[in-house]
Amino acid sequence: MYSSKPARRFGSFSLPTAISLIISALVGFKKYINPWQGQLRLMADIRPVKDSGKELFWADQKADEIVSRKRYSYIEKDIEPISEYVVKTSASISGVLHIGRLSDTIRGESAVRALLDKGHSARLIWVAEDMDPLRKIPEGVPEDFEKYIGMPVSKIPDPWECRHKNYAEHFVEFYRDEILPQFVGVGMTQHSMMDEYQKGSFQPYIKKMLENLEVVIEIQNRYRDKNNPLRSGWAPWTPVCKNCGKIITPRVHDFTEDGRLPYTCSDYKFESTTARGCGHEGEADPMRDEGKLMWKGEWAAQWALWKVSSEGAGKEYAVPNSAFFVNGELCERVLGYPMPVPIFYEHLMIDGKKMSASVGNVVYPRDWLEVAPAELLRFLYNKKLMKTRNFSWSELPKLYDEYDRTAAGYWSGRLEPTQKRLFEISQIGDAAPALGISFSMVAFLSKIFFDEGAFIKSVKRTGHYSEEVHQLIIDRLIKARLWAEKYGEGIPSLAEDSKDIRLSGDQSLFLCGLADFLEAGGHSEEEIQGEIYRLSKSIGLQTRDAFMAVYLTILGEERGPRASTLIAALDRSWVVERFKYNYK
RNA sequence: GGGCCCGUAACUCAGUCUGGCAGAGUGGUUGGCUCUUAACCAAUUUGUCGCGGGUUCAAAUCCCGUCGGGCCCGCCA
Repeated sequence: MYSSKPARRFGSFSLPTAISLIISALVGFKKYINPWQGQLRLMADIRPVKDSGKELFWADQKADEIVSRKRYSYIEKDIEPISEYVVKTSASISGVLHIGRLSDTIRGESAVRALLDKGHSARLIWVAEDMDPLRKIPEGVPEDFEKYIGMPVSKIPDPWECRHKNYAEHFVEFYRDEILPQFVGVGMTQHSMMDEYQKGSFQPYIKKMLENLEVVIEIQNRYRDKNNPLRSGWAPWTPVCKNCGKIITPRVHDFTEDGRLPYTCSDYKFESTTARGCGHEGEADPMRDEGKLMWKGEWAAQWALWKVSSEGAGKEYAVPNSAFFVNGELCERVLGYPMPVPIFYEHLMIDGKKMSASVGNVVYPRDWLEVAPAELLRFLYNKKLMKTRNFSWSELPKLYDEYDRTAAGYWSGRLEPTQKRLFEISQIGDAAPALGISFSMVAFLSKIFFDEGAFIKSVKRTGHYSEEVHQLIIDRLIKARLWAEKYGEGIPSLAEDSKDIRLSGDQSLFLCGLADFLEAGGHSEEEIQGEIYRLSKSIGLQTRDAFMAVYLTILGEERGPRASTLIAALDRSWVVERFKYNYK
C-alpha cells in the first residue's frame, strides 16, 4: 500500500537523516572520482540490473537501460541511434515446447511493452531454432528415428507423415501458430533459422567470422578452460555432411585457399547418445553449401542480422564466461554490432524439480490453458526475475488468489507502483474486472453443483456475481472443475457413503427429522434453512452441531457451503435416504 | 579451482539496487453474527531476515567471511 513509507520520505529531517544524506553524498562523490582509468574494458560489466525496486518495475528499468545505453561494451565506440528497438526470443525445437519456453517470450514481450509505453518504437521477434540438430528421441517418436540424431531438425521427415513438411514443423506449428499468440499481446514477427540460412541471410556474418578467424579464436579461447584451447583447424561454421545429412558430425579440419572447408564426418558423443558419423571426407563452401554457425557465433550473427537490442536468457548465462558474453564480444569486435541488453531470469521449477520429460513433470502450454488463463502465467513470470519460482498444480489456487488480490487492488487504486505495473503488463488486452470469488471456492462449488444454473445461483448468494463478470465466472468454473478433477486432491465432493460417520444421538435425530421435513416436499431454500434452526432448537442441539451433521453426512467434512443451498441443489430422495441411513 | 544467482513468519511472497520502527496475503487461535457458500466482521498469534564478523547514530539492505540450494566455465544448443 502507498501509506506506509511516504511519511519518512517527506517528513522533517532528523539530525541522523541529515548526517546520512551528507555521508551518502560523499560516498557518491567517491564513486565519481574513482572510475575505471579509461582502460578499454575487455569484459562487459555484467552485473545484472537488480530487478524490482521501490519505484520501477523490472521491465521499465530494463527499458531505461536499453534506451540509455550509448556505448559498446567491448570496443570504444558510440552506438548509432536506434529507430526501433527489437527484442528477440527464440525456441529450440530439439527440446520439448513446454511452458518454460514461454518464460523467455513473456519476459521479452514485457520489455517491448515497457519500451512502447515510454513512447519508443519497439517490436518482438520470435525465432524457431530449426537448424539445430536432433539430440535425442522424445517420447512418442518412433525409435528408428535414432538414425536421424545429429541431423538438423528441419531436415528430418515428419514422424507421422501428416501434412507437415518436416520434423521441426510438426512440433513447432501448433506452438507457433496457436500457443504463442495467446500469450503475447504485442506485434510479433516470426522467423525460421532454416529459412534464413537458405536465403543466405547469414552469409555476410559467416564471411566476417572466417575473415577474422584469429580474433574469433582469440576471443573464444579467453573464455574457455585455459588447458583446453580450440584445436587447430577449428571453424565457427559447420557444414551439413553431403553424404549423410548430419550437421553435428562433420569436423572441419582445414581451409583451402579458395575458402572451402574440408571435413570428416565422424562420431559425435554427447550426454548418453552418440551421433554416428558416416566417415565421409568432403569439402564445403560456407557461402553456398548447407550448414550453420556454431552456437558461439550464431547468436551474435542473429543479433547483428535482426538488429537486436535486448534478449532474455536463463540464469546460466548470467555469468561472465557464458555463451552470452562470448557472443557479445564476437558480436561487437567481429561483427561490429553492439551486444544486446540481457534479460536474465531464473527458471521455473515444478514441485521443486526441473521440468523434464524423464521426471515426467512437463507442463505444456495446452495443459496450462485448460485450467488457467494466459494472464496468470504472465503474472507468474513477470514477478521478480532472478528468483526461482516454483509451480505446482496443487498450488495453482494460491497463484489465482494472488492474482485476484492484485486485480482487486488495481481496480481500487491501492497498489504500489511496481505491483500495479506487474498487473498491467500481465494483461493481454484490456484488464478484466477482478473476481471476488476465489478459484478454490469455484473448484469446490463445481464438485457439488453439477448444474450451471445451480452453480450460478450459489455464486449469486456470495454477492460476487454480476452480469458483467458472468462470462468470467463461467470460464473460471470450466477451468476450476477440470483442475479439481485432474489435480485437485483434497477438494471435498459428495462423500461416497456415510457409514463411518459418527454422530451423536441428537444429531441423528435431527437428521431424521430434517429428512421427514424434506420428504414432505416443495420447500424453498429459505424454508429448509429455517427448519434447520427450528428443529435443532427443539431438540436442544447446538446449531453448529446440527450443521456439522449435515456436512459430515453429505460431504464427509465438518464444514461446507450454505446448508440449505447444498441440500436444495441435490437430489431430494438421495438426501433423505442418506440422512435416514444414519438413524438406523 | 574461478565465477553468478537465491536464502525474510507454518505456507506463498513484498521489502535489498538507493541503509531509517520487520511487512502483506494465506493458515492458526479467540470472539461476534438467526451461527455456515471453507462465508462475513473484529481481534489476535508466529521472525536467529541462513550463520558469523565489519562499517554506521542506524543494517534484511552496504563490505568481508561462511553454510545451504541452484547454475556456468564443451567441437552441444
